[in-house]
Amino acid sequence: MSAPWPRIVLHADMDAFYAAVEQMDDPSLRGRPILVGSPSARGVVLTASYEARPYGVGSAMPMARARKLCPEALIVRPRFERYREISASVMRTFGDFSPDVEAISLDEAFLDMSGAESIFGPPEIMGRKVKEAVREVTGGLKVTVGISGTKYVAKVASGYKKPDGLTIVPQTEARAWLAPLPVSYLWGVGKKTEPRLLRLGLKTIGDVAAADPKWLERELGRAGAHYYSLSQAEDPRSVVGHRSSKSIGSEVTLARDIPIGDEMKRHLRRSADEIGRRLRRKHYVARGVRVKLKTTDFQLLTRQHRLTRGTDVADEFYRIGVSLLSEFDQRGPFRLVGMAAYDIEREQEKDQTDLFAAGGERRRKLEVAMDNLSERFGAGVVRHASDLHRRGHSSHNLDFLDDIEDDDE
DNA sequence: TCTGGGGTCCTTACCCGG
DNA sequence: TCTGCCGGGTAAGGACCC
Repeated sequence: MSAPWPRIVLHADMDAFYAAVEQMDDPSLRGRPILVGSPSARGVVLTASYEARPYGVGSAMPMARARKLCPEALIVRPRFERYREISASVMRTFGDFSPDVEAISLDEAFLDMSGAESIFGPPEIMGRKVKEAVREVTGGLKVTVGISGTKYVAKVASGYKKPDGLTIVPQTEARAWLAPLPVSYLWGVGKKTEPRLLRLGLKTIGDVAAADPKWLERELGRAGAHYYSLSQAEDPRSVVGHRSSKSIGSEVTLARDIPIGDEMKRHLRRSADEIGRRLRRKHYVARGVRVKLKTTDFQLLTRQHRLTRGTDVADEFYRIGVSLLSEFDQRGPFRLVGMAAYDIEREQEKDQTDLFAAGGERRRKLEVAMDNLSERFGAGVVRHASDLHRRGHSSHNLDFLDDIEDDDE
């Protein structure tokens, strides 16, 4: 009955994922409005349960406002470890349906289902089977699925009918299906670009599809050409299995704004340690360090420095971070301080003896040892020992740590 | 209402060497 | 030697996404 499907792309999106996990793990939260996020003054809502959404609360809303809109909501701190664990089992389940699974985030993925009709049946049946499998493996979590011939349309389709939905848009109908939707549904159009499009007289995706592509490109640059292809339901991007990350960062919004100084350096130290640990765990090295500060009026300022060789040593990130602080024109106060390692690549083979300079190699071993110890005894104890060591207060030195092998794999 | 933390990608400016 | 131009690499910022 249905037209042939040269490509089948399935987009799966877990419904109110963090909130749903909390409600599953704690029965007393079921059926109640809950907000997952930090209760601190400057926190935002990560996920609102469906019971809370009629009050007008949603993701990215400041927690203070959400509490006013929905005072009876319970606020639950996020437990990312738990979300990661469930996400991993959901992704493994997706892997039973397709060899090409592209995880977009903890709660979203694309599956390339092209040619799988003979195994799972037509798209609609595929969708039902995926939903059923997710419910089974998670113990009841619901997922919304969109299926079409391109990533873009599959993604829009999954957003069409939200909790527990299944929307199928055959490629031949995709253009007409997109046409009445507002331009904000175009991928890459946010709160800055939408008003620009409206000023150009473009309200719906159909308006973009009917416009002259040359004119769009003149008005909007390369993005114009991009929006035009999306409006035609054309999207050549394929589902790619394993994407390696290009940067790893760590940042905090402070409870109280601070100027550049010792307190800020302590935050940089924490970020540097965190980044180093994550790089080492993944066997990555970084070739650049970036420091990020946000002013009280939300201006984001960055300073970066490129390294001559890749490293995963937190101490080096910290030293460079501190020296970058002196390159900011403003002295503060700032509401956010963060650091990122960029130009990340897989660590080269260990036989390159000069990969780490003499002092650096010892330092690196020490940090790897700290990683192992904190896994065994908890991060707090080890951080204290590491601080003492750094300040030279340690009664006997920590050379024994050199003997601990880097055996994490 | 008062705006997180993790990222990606793109644009623009600038420097430098040829 | 000076100047213009070009292209590559890097830095900074901005928009966007989940």
